[in-house]
Amino acid sequence: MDKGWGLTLASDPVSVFSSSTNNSPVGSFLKIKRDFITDHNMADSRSKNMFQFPGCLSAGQDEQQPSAAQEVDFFKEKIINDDSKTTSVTVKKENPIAEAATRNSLGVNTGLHLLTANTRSDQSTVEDGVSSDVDDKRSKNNEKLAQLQVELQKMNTENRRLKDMLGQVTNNYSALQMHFVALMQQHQQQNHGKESNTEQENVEGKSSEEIKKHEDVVVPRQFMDLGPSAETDELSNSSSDERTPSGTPQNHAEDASPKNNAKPPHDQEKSTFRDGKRIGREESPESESQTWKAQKLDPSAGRAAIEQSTDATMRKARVSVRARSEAPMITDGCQWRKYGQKMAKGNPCPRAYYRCTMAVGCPVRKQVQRCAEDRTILITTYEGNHNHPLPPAAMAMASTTAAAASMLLSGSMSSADGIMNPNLLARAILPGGSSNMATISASAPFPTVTLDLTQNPNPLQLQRPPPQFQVPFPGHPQNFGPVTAPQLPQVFGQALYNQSKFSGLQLSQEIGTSQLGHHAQPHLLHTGQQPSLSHDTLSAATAAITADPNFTAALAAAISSIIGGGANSNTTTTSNNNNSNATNNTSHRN
DNA sequence: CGCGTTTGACCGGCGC
DNA sequence: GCGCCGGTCAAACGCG
Repeated sequence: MDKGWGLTLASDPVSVFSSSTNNSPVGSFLKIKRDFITDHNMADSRSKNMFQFPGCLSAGQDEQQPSAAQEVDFFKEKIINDDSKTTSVTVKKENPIAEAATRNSLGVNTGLHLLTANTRSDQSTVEDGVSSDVDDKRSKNNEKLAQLQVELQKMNTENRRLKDMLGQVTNNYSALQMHFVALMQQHQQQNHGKESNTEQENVEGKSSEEIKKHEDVVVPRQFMDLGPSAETDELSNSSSDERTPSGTPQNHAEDASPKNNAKPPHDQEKSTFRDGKRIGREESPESESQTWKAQKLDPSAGRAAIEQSTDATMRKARVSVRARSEAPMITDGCQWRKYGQKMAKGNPCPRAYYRCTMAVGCPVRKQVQRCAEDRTILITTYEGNHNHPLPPAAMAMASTTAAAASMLLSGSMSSADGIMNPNLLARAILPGGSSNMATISASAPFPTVTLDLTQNPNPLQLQRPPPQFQVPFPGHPQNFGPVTAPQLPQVFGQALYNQSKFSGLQLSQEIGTSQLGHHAQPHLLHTGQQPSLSHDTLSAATAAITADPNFTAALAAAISSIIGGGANSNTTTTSNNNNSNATNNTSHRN
């Protein structure tokens, strides 16, 4: 029983989440239950507490109270008998079976079951007064057992109730937190609006201090968002990163609820890959399972489980970032290893495939390809969510892409036809609006959010993204609307949970007046092209980072500002990126 | 020698 | 069924 509860509670996000002081979620739960019990039932002797533990756990006090006296007497008597061993001696004379039964009865837990099993045999073979006493006790034990079972069920239901309540409280807290951060952000933007304007216009020639100013406004949201969720993401992966073609997200959301098995998600994923061909390539299951066991201790696992419902098929969706960069690959703070390169149809530039190597078995992959129309534009498509905390250097891009992904979720959930207001997306991704463009593509097979961070001086080019990354809606809304909720990519999922809350709030504020659901919406969705740079510092910083050829320095400056210290020492933060000549490589295949 | 990259081969999905 | 295509594997290779 203990094991079963332990598993259940461990798997339960809310219980885990609530155990702020207790390391064990079970412990916290039991503590709650114990207090509840104490209030109603535990006014008696300690011996009663000991032996009536299951019965005292009863949530249905009405039924329990009338018979409580008898039961207490019975157990008290039993305790006395056990101590004096008179009963066992008496029975021993009568029947060896009864003796065994009585011995078992000395135990607190197993005695009930065994007595129940042995009662009939005793009745058939022993029919004297002694056995009748034993039968009486056993019949009471049977009643007790039945009551215990009922109480167990009640406890389970109540447990679920409590967990639901905790989940709601947690959700509310997160939402409020995000709302608060958003408000703070707006407040700061208002205070520094003019400053930001002038600074953002000089983004190309920015200094690290200017970036700092930008980032200072962004910091609260990013880190309040990314901090806790960064740890949860790994657990959310357990159900989300599976790429099983036959995998049904809903099933995964329930099956995986628990992380009951220490099996890392990529194991599950891997098991579905080409008949296990991938096994052994980059991960050792043992070590990973250990890390995952350690991760399971994460108190924020509840959020991960909350995300599970939407996380199941995340890897199918993508977030694409268009950035103007001369570098072969955007330095986003993560470590990547190239595992393939292919020629993509319709683009003379090869597409490079990268896999995140910051953690063993991290399922995140990205594709890097130069835009066919403008070779200076680098298109990076992220897929999957990290199963490890991200370094600060990765937060800028992560938060941006996560916001896009979260907005995709929010919009798809709220929009009947899956077409969302581009302004909403823009505001979610880049609050306050900006000249950046966000597009959504529901083209099969993956819904894709495209963030255009090119800051192209030629506005026309902003409106002419490469078709392969910004495919318009196929004209089949059902392909997008109903299914995109579970298909939120959760790219860089560390930031997603809270950001989804945040963007969800934004969306909820907008739905009433937005154009969600307009079927006449243009297929190609993009943000309003505000000519004037916004006050949003995140967009400015992100654009600056991605647009600056000297990417590392810009990112380092931005990150240092986020961290709030060590501004000059961050070049090493991004120096470990394995920027290969991905797209410049001329080795074309196929 | 270890690690990362290169690159030909392979696989599965999809359309015809 | 066949071919195309995107994606991945894994041996070979190069580099430090």
